[in-house]
Amino acid sequence: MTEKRSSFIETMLSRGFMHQCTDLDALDELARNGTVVAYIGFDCTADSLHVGSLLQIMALRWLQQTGHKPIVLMGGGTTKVGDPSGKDEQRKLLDDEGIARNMAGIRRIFDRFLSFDDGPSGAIMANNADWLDRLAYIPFLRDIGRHFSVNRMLTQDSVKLRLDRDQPLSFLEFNYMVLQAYDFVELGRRYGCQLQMGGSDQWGNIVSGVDLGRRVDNRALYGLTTPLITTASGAKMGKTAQGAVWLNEERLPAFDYWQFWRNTEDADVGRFLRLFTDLPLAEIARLEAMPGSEINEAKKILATEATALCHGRAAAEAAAETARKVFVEGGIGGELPVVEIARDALANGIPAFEALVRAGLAASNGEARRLIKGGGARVNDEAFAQETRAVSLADLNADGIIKLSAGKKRHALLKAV
RNA sequence: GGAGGGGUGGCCGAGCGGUCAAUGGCAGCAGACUGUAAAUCUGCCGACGAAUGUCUACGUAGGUUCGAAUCCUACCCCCUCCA
Repeated sequence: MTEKRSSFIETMLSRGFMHQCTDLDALDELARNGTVVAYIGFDCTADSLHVGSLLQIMALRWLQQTGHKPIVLMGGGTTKVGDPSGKDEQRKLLDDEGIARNMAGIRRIFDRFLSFDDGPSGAIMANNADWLDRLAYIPFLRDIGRHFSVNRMLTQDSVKLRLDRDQPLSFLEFNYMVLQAYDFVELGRRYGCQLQMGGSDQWGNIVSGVDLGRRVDNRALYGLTTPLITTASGAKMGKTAQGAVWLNEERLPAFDYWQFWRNTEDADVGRFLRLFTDLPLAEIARLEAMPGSEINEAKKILATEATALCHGRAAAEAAAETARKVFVEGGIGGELPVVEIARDALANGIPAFEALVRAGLAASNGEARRLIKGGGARVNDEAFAQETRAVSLADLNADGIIKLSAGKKRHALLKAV
């Protein structure tokens, strides 16, 4: 291919989203000559998505930014089946009510990243329960099932892994890939969808859909997968002290989200800027070239840009400002979590370990005690070793606030009321 | 349905009558060094308690025993082979 690539494919390649594609040149051609309708499926196993899905979300975002039409497919139907990919054990089955609740939560996240307008590239939100729930078993088997070879299904990684490890795989889960393949066909019929994207672990399922589309509808479908993102030291991305890095404010405050990105490893800064921000590549090249500790400036930009996409510019700026106050000045910032405590209780003094638990900095009294004994606890930035040290009115600052810290990075404020 | 194997702390995985709140690894938390990085080193890592300590835990329910994660019985779940 000597012709100039479509901006969509060009972006996917240059920003690091491309892992595998069923037919890159043909897809490129398609994107150059018209609007590509593409989808990514998301299961509704929780009421939010976490950074693990962010790459997929950004892929849809770029698709839209380059003039194409994204479909967000909610797995209202497939969630009832459970994807065996990457799971050692069968997932707990969710009921309709739980799935509906989760879908509502996830929907809100996409409002930030995509534009659901009526234009030619306006995003669509679909739910595969709309067609999967109504499938008639025998007709489905005859029309769709006959195109699947069990022999080949058994060689799929998702299935093979379970079998090799002597772990159970129910017939229900075994059907997952059939249903996902059918989703692709159904979206092709309904919306003219020709491309499915997904993580690299979805390759098998995606290819099944491409094959199925050709067989039942004689339609050319394409698949594109994104690489599995790990940190430079090999860890899976998206875990922090508190657990998964969620994308909604209720589960993970914007400040903590900002902190997550701020703590990116040096070696990941450039890659993450390309994947998780909209910054131009030239600018990113400049940032990632920063030597030594100057790279911290690039991390701050990464944090602010990534947070702005997910929580809005204002929240991102506020998080950055709090971080500056807390880490540079060693003071107090507005975005730190605040826990209210009765003035009367403080008058009597409460033990420091209990204060730490109340502030959410320790899960149990024992944990708080250990933290203190280990020298990691501070009241108003003063370290102390006596776990029964009382926190009292005397510790209040002029604004009636006490700053508690567990280590250098975790802080909370107690406010007397 | 039959035969055999197995279910241990967030995960993996030892232990197979007392010295077991249970070896080890991973993950996690804190400290040191730094740059809110990585790597490295150190400490911690069931709950409650100021504490000798108390409680809860080795699939579930009983039992044997001075004493059980360890032995017995029943049940549940998983795996393999046979039908």
